[in-house]
Amino acid sequence: MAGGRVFNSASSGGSSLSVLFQNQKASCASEPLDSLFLSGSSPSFLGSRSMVCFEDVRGGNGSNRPFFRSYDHEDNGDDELEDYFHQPEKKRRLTVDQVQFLEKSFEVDNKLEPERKTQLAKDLGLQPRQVAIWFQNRRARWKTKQLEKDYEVLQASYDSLKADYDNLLKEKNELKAEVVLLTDKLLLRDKESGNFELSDTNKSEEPLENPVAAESISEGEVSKVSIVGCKQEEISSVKSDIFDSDSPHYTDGVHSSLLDAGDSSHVFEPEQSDLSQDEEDNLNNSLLPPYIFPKLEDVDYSDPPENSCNFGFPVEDHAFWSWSY
DNA sequence: TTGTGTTTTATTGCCTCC
DNA sequence: GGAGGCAATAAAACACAA
Repeated sequence: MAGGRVFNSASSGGSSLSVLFQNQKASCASEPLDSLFLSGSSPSFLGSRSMVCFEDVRGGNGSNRPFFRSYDHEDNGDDELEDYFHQPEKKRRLTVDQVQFLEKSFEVDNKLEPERKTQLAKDLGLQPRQVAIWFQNRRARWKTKQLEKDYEVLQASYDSLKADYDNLLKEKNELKAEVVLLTDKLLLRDKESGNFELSDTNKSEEPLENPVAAESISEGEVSKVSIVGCKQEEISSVKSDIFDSDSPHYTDGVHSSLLDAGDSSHVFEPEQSDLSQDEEDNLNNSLLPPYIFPKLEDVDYSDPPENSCNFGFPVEDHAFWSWSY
């Protein structure tokens, strides 16, 4: 017995035999649900108490099986019948109509006030306790369904995020490979031009070369190209973009696919770099010719020039967005 | 018919609220 | 302290394949 709760389930089936047989045929027939639900004053289930009804619970046609499985032969003796009703109450299912009635009531409100419980019990011919239990179990089923729905939504969201993440990871690896390729080309070109070692003092006087522009032409044409478009800070920004290529502002033709990789609104945890920050700095400082990349403090970002290669964003902004590689 | 898995009805114990 | 809600669980009822 639940703490303090008083419920005698057997009492609900404590009807006399005469009542049982009176109700057996007359009250177990189905009636249109809507009329039952709307009538209110008509206790349509009154007398069809599930505890005492022998009607078949499936469809109410009574042709398949009796309500009480253990009492399905009319030729049982009186002793056997008496024995049955001295046994504790067995579980029995509500009729289809009763369940539909309860379902409609549940749709209106899944909580059960005492008055409504009493009225429902009266209308359905059930014990108020049975109505309360039905609502309780129904709420539990509803909650389970809701959890399943929530899980499906979360699963779909996770799958989408995972796909985005995988795409970005792939993009990142491609960009890393591209960076290596470009630096190799720069080194090679510097060796060929005998320009490998240049001091900081003459870097502003030397002709500047844009590695990205150089990449856009064939290998054989590199020596013929005179690059005049970009100032030092522009090249610096190119460098910055190469190493911070996940910047949301990065829109050149090569990397624009970053912006196409699914919903960019998703936020990812920055992945741990394969290299430490020191290693990355060393890589930047050792592999790339120093004259191409001036110190940040030497660059004026206050008024970016038209057609600037830094896309109008100072390098510091890129640092905000950058992931470590 | 029987074994097995699922659904439904009901109980129990704990918790919160008034 | 009683009423009622909820989670966990038992057990009957049911569905279905072999």
